[in-house]
Amino acid sequence: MYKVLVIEDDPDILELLNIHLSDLDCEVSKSSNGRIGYEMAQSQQYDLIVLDLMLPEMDGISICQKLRALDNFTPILMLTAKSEEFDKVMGLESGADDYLTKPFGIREFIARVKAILRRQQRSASSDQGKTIIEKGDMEIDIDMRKVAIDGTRIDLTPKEFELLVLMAENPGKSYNREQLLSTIWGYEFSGYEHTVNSHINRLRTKIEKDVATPKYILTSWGVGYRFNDEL
Amino acid sequence: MYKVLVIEDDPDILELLNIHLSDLDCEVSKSSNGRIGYEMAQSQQYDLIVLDLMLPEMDGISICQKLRALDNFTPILMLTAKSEEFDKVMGLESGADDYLTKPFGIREFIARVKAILRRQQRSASSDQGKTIIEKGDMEIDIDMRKVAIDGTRIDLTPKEFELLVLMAENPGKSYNREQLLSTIWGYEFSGYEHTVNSHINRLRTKIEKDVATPKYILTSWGVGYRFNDEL
DNA sequence: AAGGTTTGTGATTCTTTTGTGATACTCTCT
DNA sequence: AGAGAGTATCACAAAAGAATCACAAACCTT
Repeated sequence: MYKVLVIEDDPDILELLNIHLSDLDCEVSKSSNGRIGYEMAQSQQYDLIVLDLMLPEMDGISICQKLRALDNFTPILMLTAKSEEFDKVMGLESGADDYLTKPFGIREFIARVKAILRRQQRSASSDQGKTIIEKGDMEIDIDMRKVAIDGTRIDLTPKEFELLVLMAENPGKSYNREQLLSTIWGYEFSGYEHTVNSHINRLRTKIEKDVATPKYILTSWGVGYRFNDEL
Repeated sequence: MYKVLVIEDDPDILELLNIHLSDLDCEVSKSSNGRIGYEMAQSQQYDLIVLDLMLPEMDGISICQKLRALDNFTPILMLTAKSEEFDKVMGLESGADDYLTKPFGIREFIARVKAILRRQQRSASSDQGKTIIEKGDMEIDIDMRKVAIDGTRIDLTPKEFELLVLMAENPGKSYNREQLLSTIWGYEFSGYEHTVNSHINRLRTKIEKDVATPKYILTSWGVGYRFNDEL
């Protein structure tokens, strides 16, 4: 059970992150105020701090720098808005371990969090940081962003890859189009659900031998799609 | 005992939600006027606010925004009519936690409410939302939308799945056709009751070994159907 | 800025689901 | 056993949902 501190002033995003961190089996502490968040970070040992750049009373960079100055090396994931002209150098110099530009897809966020926590290598329990998924004759290397069937490599576009990984990580679970959109495209996406159809279609033409009778990505009629769990 | 505030101007829907929220062990407060509802929301701490979009005197979005502006983070479930051109972004930005498009099935409504309340509760108690139902050799995973008998997966259509889950959640309880229709099809459905027969029939052919002597879905003669509670 | 790739969406076709009429079957009661 | 009400079953047309395709806009790289 990891302890995560989220400092973010947008209540919607705060709640969104809370939900998904909880799903990752994290104990989540929240603050929507920079100064208070900073004090929380000091008073307790967390495994990860998710930090928004723009915050009331005390900004993310300052919090980052101050913590580091006090020899607090808790991993920090920085969130920045595109408009905020945040660059990697600034982030690294302030002491953040990673950063994400808003708006981000939730899967992306989850991936970063997992990566950071894995990097911590707190070898307590059986770490689920498995970066390679094998299903039937398909092999997915998440870190390398590589997919192979029967050993031959398949080139996927980013969205196709994300779709495949998300579903392959939970074989048998049916995802509806809304879930897929909000997880992969991001909470801000406001397009048509049938966009998903097209992507699934393109993904299938690449990975399925016979697109009409798919082996990996199955259709849950009236619901959405799922990865075949009987492989 | 959760406290729920429902702000909805259609008296029929208000009553319907009242009934089902009461079933969920909720103490329900009601208002059919936006401004009054807003004042109620302010004056007392609720666990959930169910909020219609179109309301007299003050619309749902405004209520949502004002509450959030006042640091009131009570979970809000927004109800919208299909015609009202409500999109996800607007809902999330106004501060709602979830939303439902009218007309909705009651089961859908109940599911959302449960999800929101569970989310609230997750940190406190260890109530792992039991999403799996096991009855005899049948296993239903509601979250995954998966039904299996003796380990083999059975593909059900949406209506079939809903029927099965509803009844399996209350084994032994007899549901009449009207209840099934209004719960699953929604309050606006105006068809024949014998539609249910067909669906039960199709469901049975999929899950029963011998349709003539059903093991899971039993007929309550003169009443309706029930899930076998002797498994 | 050019050239290629990825992506979202409209339009069309195709498939599954669903509601209903018709008909056969069961149960209950007399 | 027969009548009558309640169920089961089946076929089929309509509705809903998916697959497919083409194309233009957005997005990279160079």
